[in-house]
Amino acid sequence: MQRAAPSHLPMSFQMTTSRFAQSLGVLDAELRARFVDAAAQAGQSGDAVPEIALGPARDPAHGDFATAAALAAGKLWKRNPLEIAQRVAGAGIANMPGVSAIEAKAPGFINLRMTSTYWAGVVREALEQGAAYGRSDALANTGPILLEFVSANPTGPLNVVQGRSSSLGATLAAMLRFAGATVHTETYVNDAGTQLDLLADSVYARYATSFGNETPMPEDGYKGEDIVEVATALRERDGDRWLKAPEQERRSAIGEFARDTIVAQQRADLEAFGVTFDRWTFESSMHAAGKVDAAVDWLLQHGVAFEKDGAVWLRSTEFGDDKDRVLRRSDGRPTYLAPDAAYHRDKFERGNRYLIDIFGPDHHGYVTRLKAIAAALGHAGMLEVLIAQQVTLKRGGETMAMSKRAGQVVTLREVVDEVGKDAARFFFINRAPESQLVFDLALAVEQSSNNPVYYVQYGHARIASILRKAQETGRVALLERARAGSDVDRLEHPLEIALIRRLADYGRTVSEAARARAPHRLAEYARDVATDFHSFYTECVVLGDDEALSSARLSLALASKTVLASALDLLGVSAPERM
RNA sequence: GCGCCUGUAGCUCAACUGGAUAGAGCAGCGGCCUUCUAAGCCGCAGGCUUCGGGUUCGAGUCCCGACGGGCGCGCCA
Repeated sequence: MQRAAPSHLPMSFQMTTSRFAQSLGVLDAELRARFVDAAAQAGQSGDAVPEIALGPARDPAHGDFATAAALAAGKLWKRNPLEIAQRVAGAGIANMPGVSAIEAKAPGFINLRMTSTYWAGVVREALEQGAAYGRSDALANTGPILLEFVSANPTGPLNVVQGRSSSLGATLAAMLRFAGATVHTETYVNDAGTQLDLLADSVYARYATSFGNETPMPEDGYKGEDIVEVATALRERDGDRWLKAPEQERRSAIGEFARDTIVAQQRADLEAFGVTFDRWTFESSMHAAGKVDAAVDWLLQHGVAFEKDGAVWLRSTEFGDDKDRVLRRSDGRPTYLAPDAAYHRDKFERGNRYLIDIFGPDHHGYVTRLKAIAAALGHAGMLEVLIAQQVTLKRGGETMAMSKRAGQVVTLREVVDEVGKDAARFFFINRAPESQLVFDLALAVEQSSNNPVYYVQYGHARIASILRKAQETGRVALLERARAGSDVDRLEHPLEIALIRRLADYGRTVSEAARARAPHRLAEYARDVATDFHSFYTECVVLGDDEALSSARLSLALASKTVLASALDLLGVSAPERM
């Protein structure tokens, strides 16, 4: 990864940087002003001007940047969009730094073409900002966001869907931060209630049986191999002391031990996967602090919960649910929903303005209920739930059936062991979250061009290789000039410009993808950068005889390396120096 | 039965929230290594976006209706 801009750069140099960083904003503002004029002309108020949303032109033949704002305005104002576009473009390129041409095109697009100086500035900006290049404050106004994901039961190893959720959550958090948002990540452990008792009893059955004291598993007990391992560890730690202990004491001690053991393993698996959390919250802690009762009482007091048939119900029908939901059973025990109400209330009370939860596909029926909770707590619309859809594993042609019942769940750990962290992270993130995902293990391990992970990493490694070559052949002065971006004005080859256009779009790509909760677009973008670089590399010799041209191309290679490393970092994939 | 997700090239998926000629990767076919990594590049072929209506200057995208796939609908967690 490139270092950030050295601090010894002269002030004027750094100001140049920010001018380029803001140049799109400048263009956006100028276009907006022209639209306001056009609105007045059409008898509309300035408020009726649509988003300009200047973005890269779809086809380079159209120009470098384009906006469809005139089309939107045409609809809004009931005017001919082309005429609006022509009026806006008719003012020419005055007050539009970096623009060489502006043009209106049917049915109402406005296209901008940029000067070569502008593109040179993009490369210089990337070199100066290094790892910070592409960062923005686009999402800085959202207030603190709490992103909860994985939230596994402490009853066994993490499965592949949780792997997908963790890729999604970790990358989304990184992207949101990159786009200026304040984000805290958190995971929740359901370590209370009947579930934990069942876990304790399952471990006890294995434990007792290992002493020759045949004990049947509970009916819905956890039958996985990992439970045997927990039992073995328990035996190693405590010997046979639990065989004769009273049931209550045994249950809580073994439950705690099992939870700690399994959670530690989950945490280790996640760390090996490059995923960490700012905080782990335990359901048991909500109970212990009295927050579960407090939440239910609060809901009762505020009239959004009521008592009926001896139970306490959430008035969820008032918040879009199709039926009311029980919070506290008639026997006094809370349902699953009550601690979740307490937990989400706690999240808000800790100062978070906006909550995002990522669930697995089996919990989407729970979404309405949870949103009802947020609304009942007085935070309507402040909870967003993303569903990480199902993952189907495939090895070559054969689909692997996964049955939770039979204990045949493929774990995240197994997948990571088989294909590696990088491939797993990339494959999980590579699809839209709401799309079901077919994960081909055979493809993911393949160390060949077929594998998109290697394709991107190879781009990075190739650039590193050029740098090594320059170093080894003693071209130190050249490296200096390249790092300073001294010759970037020499860049003009179509493939050079195509690559720069791509790099220029990095910040917008991250912020838009983060806003849309569509991190897969970043994976796609990384592939596009690699593609543009590989094309450039094949066609344009970097280390040639022309010193200035070599320096210019080396600058572009360095800038590309920076962006590739940055994108891979957000994706949780390593950026190797050689392959 | 009700709700959520989904249906796009042979396969796996995009399409930046209604914009320009629907794009990638695999698989298939044909080219490119005496020069910085061929884990690469260039080209060809492949589509009535499941089907039928509607909304409008414009629909893969929005609305209605079929049909197919996945998941969920407890005082379970």
